[in-house]
Amino acid sequence: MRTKEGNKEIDILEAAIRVFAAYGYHNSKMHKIAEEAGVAIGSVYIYYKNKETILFEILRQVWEKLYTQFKDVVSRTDIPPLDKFDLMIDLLFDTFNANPSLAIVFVNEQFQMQLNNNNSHSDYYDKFLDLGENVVREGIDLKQFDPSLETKIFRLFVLGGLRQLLHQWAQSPESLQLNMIRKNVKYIVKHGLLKNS
Amino acid sequence: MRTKEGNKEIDILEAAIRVFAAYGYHNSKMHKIAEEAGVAIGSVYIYYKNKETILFEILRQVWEKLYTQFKDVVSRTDIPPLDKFDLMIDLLFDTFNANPSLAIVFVNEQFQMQLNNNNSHSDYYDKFLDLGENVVREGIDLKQFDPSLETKIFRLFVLGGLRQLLHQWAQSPESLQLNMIRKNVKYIVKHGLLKNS
Amino acid sequence: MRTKEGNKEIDILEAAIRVFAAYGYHNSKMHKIAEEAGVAIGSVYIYYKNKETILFEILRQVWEKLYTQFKDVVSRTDIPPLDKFDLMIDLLFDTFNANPSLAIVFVNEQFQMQLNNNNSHSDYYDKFLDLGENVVREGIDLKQFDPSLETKIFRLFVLGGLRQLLHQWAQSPESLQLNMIRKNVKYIVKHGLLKNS
Amino acid sequence: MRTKEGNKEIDILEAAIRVFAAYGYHNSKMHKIAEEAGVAIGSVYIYYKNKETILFEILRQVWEKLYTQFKDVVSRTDIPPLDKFDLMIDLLFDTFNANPSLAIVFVNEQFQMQLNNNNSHSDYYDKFLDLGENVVREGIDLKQFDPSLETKIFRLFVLGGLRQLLHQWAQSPESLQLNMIRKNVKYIVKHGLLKNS
DNA sequence: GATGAATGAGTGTTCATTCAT
DNA sequence: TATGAATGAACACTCATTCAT
Repeated sequence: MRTKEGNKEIDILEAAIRVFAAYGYHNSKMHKIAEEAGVAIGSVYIYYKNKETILFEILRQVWEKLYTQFKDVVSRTDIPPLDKFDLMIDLLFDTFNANPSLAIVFVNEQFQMQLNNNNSHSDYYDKFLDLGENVVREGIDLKQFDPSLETKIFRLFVLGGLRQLLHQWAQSPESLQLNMIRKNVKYIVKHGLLKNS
Repeated sequence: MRTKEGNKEIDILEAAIRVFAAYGYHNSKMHKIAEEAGVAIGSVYIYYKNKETILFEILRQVWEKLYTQFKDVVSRTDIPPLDKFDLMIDLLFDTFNANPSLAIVFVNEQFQMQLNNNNSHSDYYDKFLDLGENVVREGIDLKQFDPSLETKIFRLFVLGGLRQLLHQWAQSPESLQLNMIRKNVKYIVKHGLLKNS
Repeated sequence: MRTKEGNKEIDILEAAIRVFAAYGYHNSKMHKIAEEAGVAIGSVYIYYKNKETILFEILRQVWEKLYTQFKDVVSRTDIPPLDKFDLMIDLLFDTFNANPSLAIVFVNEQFQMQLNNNNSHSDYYDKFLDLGENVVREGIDLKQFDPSLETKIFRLFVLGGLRQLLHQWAQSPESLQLNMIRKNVKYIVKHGLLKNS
Repeated sequence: MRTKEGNKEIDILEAAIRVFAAYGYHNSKMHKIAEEAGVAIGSVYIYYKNKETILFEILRQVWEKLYTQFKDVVSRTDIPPLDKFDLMIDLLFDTFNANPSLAIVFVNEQFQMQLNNNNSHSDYYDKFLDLGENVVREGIDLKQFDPSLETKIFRLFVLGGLRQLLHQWAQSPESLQLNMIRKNVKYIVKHGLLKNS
């Protein structure tokens, strides 16, 4: 048996994240991924059925991690819904803090994914949005959030805003301080633009 | 005035918008665009240098239109900055209301574009963001907006939120009422999540 | 429009026959076929969907031609069944006389074809065998052929014998005189091995 | 004596026969053969240099067995040439009776083999045909067979006929009774199609 | 300008074979 | 011997682009 030290399966996935982030999925070549992972092209196909599968697996892992964490937050009863939002935002940025490339892939390729009806992801995406909706509903029920808000719209708006900030930060981390982003997003979500009177 | 009759240049662009929206840029075939436009494949290359150019031109026209309209709004002195936001949001949705496919292309392909350093678009994108920033600054200067807001972050957040809503609406227009979107976005931007006390 | 003189569709098919005959289907490369046909590789795919389609079309044309001719012979009422056999054997060798490569492809790839259940060919093959069976039955009914013969076996045996001779002749035409083959086959089919007493 | 237990070399060969018969040589994967044989892929290469070698060995063993048996028959002096034919036909079908898959491989891959000039097989093939020729010559010398027969043609014709019947029988054993095949082939070879008057 | 047949560089994927353990 | 993860040459097929008519 020929076995190198290290875990090829993970090496390949991490290489793919870097390559997808740098060139975009469609401009990424399998040979480049193999080269970046330090394996032969054939080895890539031992661990992943094809190019699409690699992208799916990357996104799946992110969704899974985020979803699990978010679900824990949402189900807590010891904190008010507003604090849940703060926690969720923190979790989001923590996830990508160690891996900006992953953020870029996640943000760039998510929509493309939904063009094709690869349901496994839509599932996560939908469930993810539902979690956000739950928090908003809870806040409204507790008379803390404004009841005139359409929860479906709010959750999309916040998700999109975070996405854009994530992308900008991942693209040029020096242009945005993560802490500033967190602070501001939390503030906007709560109070909007207007000065508190 | 755009007349469809006999104007191949426009026919091709409109066909490309539909095809790009349906399949995504990378999965769109030049032959499909030609077919959709009712012209021969060779004719496409008379009016546009290559596939990328078509996408550029689509996005450029959108940016140009939006930028021009937004500039007018921003430069107005007869309305407060908050109303300017309302106007800008209305302009945005009006632009895409007549052409959901255009919204999909705009939202989906914008990031991909920025991966390559095609400066012409970054230009528009940046100038566009600057317009938003101007309004925020103005509001802060007038002591109407919260001064602790990072304008760079705010503008990205709102842009992203609108993008996501635009995408969802364009993808399944029946799921979201445009009027509800407008109303809610305006509200969120102003007041955030919290119930006005 | 760029059009060379000549018919590319036919050029490609004829090139494929030569290449398939020389290397066998599975060892034939699409680039080789294109080169042999004097066209670019992409042109091959304009006229034929894929490699398999080329082989199908080659075999289909042979079957069609043979079947049509054989059907005419079988339906004739002016000659006895034995003469029909003579005619069919002549037709068979005439078909391949001008194109030994075609004979090689036909003989070599026919079985492979039947491994996969590509019914369009099985159809021709079966109908073809049925024609032979018809003649045998007719001969038996007219009390000219031996009634103890299993028609299904006889037709397969003769088909196989002709196949083998065809192959040998196509492979090294100098080793076998076509006329000798015809004469001998006709004789064997009629009288078998034994000396007429 | 072949014992299956623990004899990987034979296990692999028998597995290869099944796989080649089912998919054809070119569509058979080495991994599938290893799996079918219950050994690791690496082990296959301990016993056989490569894929081609396996096929060669299969065919060689068949040829060797048939050749040895046929040689014995041909050299006998106690029976007339016609009975030798009967015996040879019986031997042929006996050989494959226990292993239809082997018949399919033998029949399907023999020609392909001859495309490449792998002399070892041509040798057997030629010597095999020569044996048949000897019998025909002997019959002619004894004034039992028709002297106008071209022996080279006759032997190819009969070989081909048997091949085709063998193939059909191996492919769907229920469609043809082996005994009927034997009886009919013997009859055709002797008397041909015509009714004995 | 308009056409569409022709081009061929480029790429995802396969699979026979190897070799460190 | 035996293993099976690893290799990489090879190939079918695509599709943006060209250009003779």
